Amino acid sequence: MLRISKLTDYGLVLLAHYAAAEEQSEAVKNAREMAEATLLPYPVVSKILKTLAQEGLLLSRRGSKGGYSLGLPPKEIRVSDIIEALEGPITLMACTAGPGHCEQEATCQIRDPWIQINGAIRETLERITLAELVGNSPTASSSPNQIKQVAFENPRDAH
Amino acid sequence: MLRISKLTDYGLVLLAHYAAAEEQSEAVKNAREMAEATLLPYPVVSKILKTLAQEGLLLSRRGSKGGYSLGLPPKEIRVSDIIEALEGPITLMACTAGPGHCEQEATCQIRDPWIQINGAIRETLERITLAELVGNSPTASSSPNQIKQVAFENPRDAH
DNA sequence: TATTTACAGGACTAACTTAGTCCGATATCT
DNA sequence: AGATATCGGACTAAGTTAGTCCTGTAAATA
Repeated sequence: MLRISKLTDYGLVLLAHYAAAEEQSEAVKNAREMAEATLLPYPVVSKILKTLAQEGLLLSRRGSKGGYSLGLPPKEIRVSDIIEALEGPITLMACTAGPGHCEQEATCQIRDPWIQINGAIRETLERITLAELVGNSPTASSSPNQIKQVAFENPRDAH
Repeated sequence: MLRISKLTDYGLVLLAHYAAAEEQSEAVKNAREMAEATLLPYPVVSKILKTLAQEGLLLSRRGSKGGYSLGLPPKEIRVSDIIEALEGPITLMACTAGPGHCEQEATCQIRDPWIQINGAIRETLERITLAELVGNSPTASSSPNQIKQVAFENPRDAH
């Protein structure tokens, strides 16, 4: 089905909430507040926020009055960063992650173009930021949010 | 990891072999031949070819001297068609498949932009054909294979 | 300084999905 | 008639994901 995991989906929603909270100068929210806001189970929210903090997308503050806040401005958090933080490198199939992942590597006829396809999709996700997702980026509010297409170049074509 | 399944991966490889075979006027190949050519287990190859035939990407011929051949010219088989044949609609998350898949639909802040992202990725996969994958399309051999980027328009932006 | 609050870092389990196998039935060719 | 190959489906094993839970540690407050 070519899908991202539920945890990643939740992570996107949670970060969108943090981006919205930041605008209202309520940057710090703890896991319990986020669980209530999103209607997700507390342990799940807690787990995801911990991971996002580990990856630097959130800052954490322990203790009473603690919680999490965005680690970067929404404009600097790309959708690809979020996906990679929660489920690792964006690779549609194992062989595109690098050499040595597929025993058919030597004889595979379609590996090179596939690596290009993979890159095109990854770059699409790199061009969208959290700010655009919540609709408050400067560009998004002033003009249509155009994500430029990534060129797909077949390595077999000389030019 | 945002990946397609192994079966889909195999399906791509198998179809690439059929596209190559077609050029050499050896259009019909049975499952056993394909298993040998790809080094994949026969039952797996058989299962995948059956599905691809069901979806119209391959034509099947039963009985002695039977086998499968491409159901369409390689230029008319899109990568998205192959993925959809083997694992259903291309949707990164359940909610983008349509209404009623997510109980948070009403309150979700990021659903609309996400549907756009999903569309951009789907269209990227629609622009690449089997012919381009095996490097023998007219366009691919005469010029760099440019896959035009799909515009991402934030529904919140009036214009 | 004692207490409370909240994150940190794991281990752990249950549910689900995927990969892969197998079998009986049907169609086709010689 | 006999051999060959697909058709359609059930079935199993393995792996992944979602979700829970527990102990430890840091920070704020009274």
